[in-house]
Amino acid sequence: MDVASTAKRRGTGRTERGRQSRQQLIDGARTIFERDGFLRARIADICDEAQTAYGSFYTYFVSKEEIFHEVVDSVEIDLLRLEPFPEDAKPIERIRAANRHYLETYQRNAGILRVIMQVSTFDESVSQTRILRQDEFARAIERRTRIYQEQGIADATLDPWLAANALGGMVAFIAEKLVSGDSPLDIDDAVDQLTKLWSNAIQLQDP
Amino acid sequence: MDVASTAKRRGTGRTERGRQSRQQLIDGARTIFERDGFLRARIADICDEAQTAYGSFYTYFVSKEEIFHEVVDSVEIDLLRLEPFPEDAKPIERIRAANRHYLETYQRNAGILRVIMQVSTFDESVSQTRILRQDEFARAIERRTRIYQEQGIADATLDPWLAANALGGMVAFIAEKLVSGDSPLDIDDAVDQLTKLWSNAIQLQDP
Amino acid sequence: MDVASTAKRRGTGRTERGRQSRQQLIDGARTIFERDGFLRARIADICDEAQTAYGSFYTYFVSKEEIFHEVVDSVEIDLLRLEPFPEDAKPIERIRAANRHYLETYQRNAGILRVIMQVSTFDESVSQTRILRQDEFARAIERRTRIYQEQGIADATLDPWLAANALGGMVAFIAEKLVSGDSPLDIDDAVDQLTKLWSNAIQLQDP
Amino acid sequence: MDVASTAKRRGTGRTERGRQSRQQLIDGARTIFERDGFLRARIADICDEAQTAYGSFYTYFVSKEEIFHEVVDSVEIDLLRLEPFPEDAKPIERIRAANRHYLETYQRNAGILRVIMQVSTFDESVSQTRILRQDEFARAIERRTRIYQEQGIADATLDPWLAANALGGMVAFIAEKLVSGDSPLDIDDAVDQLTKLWSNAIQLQDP
DNA sequence: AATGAATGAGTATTCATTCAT
DNA sequence: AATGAATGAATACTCATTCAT
Repeated sequence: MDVASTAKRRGTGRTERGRQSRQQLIDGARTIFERDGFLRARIADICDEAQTAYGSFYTYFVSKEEIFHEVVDSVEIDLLRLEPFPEDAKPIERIRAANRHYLETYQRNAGILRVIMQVSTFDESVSQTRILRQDEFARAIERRTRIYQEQGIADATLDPWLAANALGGMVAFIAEKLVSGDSPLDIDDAVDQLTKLWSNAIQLQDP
Repeated sequence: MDVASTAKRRGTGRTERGRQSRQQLIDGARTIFERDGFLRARIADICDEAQTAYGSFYTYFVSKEEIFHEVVDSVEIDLLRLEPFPEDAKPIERIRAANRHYLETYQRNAGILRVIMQVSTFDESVSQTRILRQDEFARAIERRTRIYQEQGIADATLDPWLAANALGGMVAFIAEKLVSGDSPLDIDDAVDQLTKLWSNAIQLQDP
Repeated sequence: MDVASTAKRRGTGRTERGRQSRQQLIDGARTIFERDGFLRARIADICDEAQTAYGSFYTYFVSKEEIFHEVVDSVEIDLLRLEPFPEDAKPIERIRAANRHYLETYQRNAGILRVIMQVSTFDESVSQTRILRQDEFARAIERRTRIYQEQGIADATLDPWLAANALGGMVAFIAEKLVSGDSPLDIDDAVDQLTKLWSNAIQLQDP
Repeated sequence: MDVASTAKRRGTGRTERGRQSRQQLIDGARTIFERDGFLRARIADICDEAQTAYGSFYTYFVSKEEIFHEVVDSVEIDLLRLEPFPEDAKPIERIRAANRHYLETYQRNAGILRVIMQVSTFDESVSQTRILRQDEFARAIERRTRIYQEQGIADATLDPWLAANALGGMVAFIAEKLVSGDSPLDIDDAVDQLTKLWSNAIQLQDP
């Protein structure tokens, strides 16, 4: 164990108690971040929420940023669910399922997603991560779109990258609208409509 | 008790010199906000940029928030340009023009738009303004879409509100992609593709 | 006219207009001082009140302190009125008259007196002036008391200085009580009672 | 929404060290307040005096005002000492004792009393507290005076409230004179004279 | 003399991070 | 590992006073 590696080593919870404190802090941080946003969140409040001594925070994390990353990592936000489908599923059903999955996941994680949005406005690395997440969704769409174009069941004149990003952005935008209560439609209708718009947009044919 | 008499006297630009200083400050603030973001922007830097004494800032503005609002107001960001079209213009040309206008305006104001985005993550009033701006775009699309549906040249089964917001969100998303340099397409191709996606999505017929 | 003498020369109102502005500022200052106290009073508010341009203040006064002194000087606060009495007036009537005069004058000038009190807590020169004013009252009492003692109509074992200051302090204290509305007695009864206490205290005999 | 959890965490002296720091700050604040007055006192100076880091101030107090209140509370200024006397003590001895106690206590606490006076000129709550303190003294005198009147050993034509306040004010005034070194008499003579004036004033008879 | 803008020193307050026990 | 106190850099804001027209 060299010096360099110990320099920033923090308790990683090797003991049971340690693991517990660490987890309490992550949970508390998520609560506080969602309540106050990253900027207004104070370490002291996180510790209060976690029922942890003030100083213990730094036993486990080097900074507010670090715990934020941990919180983000701890949240399983998989906005993507195109793949685990049977290969012979009808394309439109895949799209519908993906849309529903996206909207539901977004809704379930709206709190932390907003904080991520906030932090991404001044933290380059979070911004990158956020973009990557959406890109992943877009890339999956892009792959599928190419396949449909090759199969001749989608508009071949569309640029797959742009189509994927545009449609992904469309779904993301509506997801936010639903969460903020600004939508007159409920989630089911939104899924229907998005699916229709989407399949129209790429002129998807029933194979 | 005369409250007004207690109110702080502020330079309102009674003099030419005053108007100038005020404007310099607004311009300087915009520069600094775009360079550092709202959070990292310091009043001192704004004054340096504006070639103004520190104290002069408070001759014109009560706070960093206030000057930010002024900056936002001073920026003419009209993302919308659907209406000034001749009534008999072909629908697809209207859509194309709107898309181009949106992308170009977004690009031209990308710097301040990012700051607005940042501030809207913790300032409710800015958040509202931001949403209103996008809503305005969406409502215009919604109106148009209804007309097309009534004319029988657009898919009547689409919900106009959702279609408008979804398509508006799609354009907004691509606008951001273009600005951040993540797009393999240039703005002209993006306009083309978005227009195609859009007209496909609502199944727009050439009348 | 040498440099030294012009260094701090300020407009003294040699023209009619100048005299007027100067007077407006003094009047405005008194109003603002009485309303807000010296500490919270702002030059800007004084100028507003005086209907005078902001910068004009320094045409006439070098500082907030200076105008305060002018205000104090402009107010005729003569808490003393023992002398102008006919030499053969009955002693108790002199005391009664002095008490009444003190209470009435105090009441009439309560506003500025409070400000003077405030300033005297951090400005030595004002403190001195304030003390001098009360001392003047006390010295007059002291003189009278000595006379009464020499005439054999007052307790000769009393120290005239202490008696004078104690009785003067007594009147001053009640004056403040009357002004602040904490007294159950009205001014007439207060005069009566103070006069009685006073003449009792020095065991004044009707000559 | 749990407001308490958002409240700033403050050192409440859970540790011995904490208690100590807090006390050092209060002591240091008193020293600085007495030296510079409330207005000129700077937090930094208080911390220097208390041998404490700048930030530690805010571990214990929210503001300069708050620590001032603490300082005032921590000072045991009991200007009153009429009651603990044996019920059969001679009235004049009670008065003498009270006078002596007042003058001595005032002298001992002259420094902070001046600061209290200063703050009371712009802080209503301190002003109230200050008045209450003097009122307590006056009310005690008032009670006693009534008793003497009922016993027929004091002038029955005096208003007890006014007499009490007038005599209390008299003592307070002399106390200040003694402290400021403006008195030609020493404290013992002052006590004698005040006692004589007082008993004369209410025409106290030896029972 | 009038006007109103320019100047900048002075300070309270926050809170992430470090440290001693 | 836990605890809670100590630390101090960073900065917005006030307003008396000066200055240019």
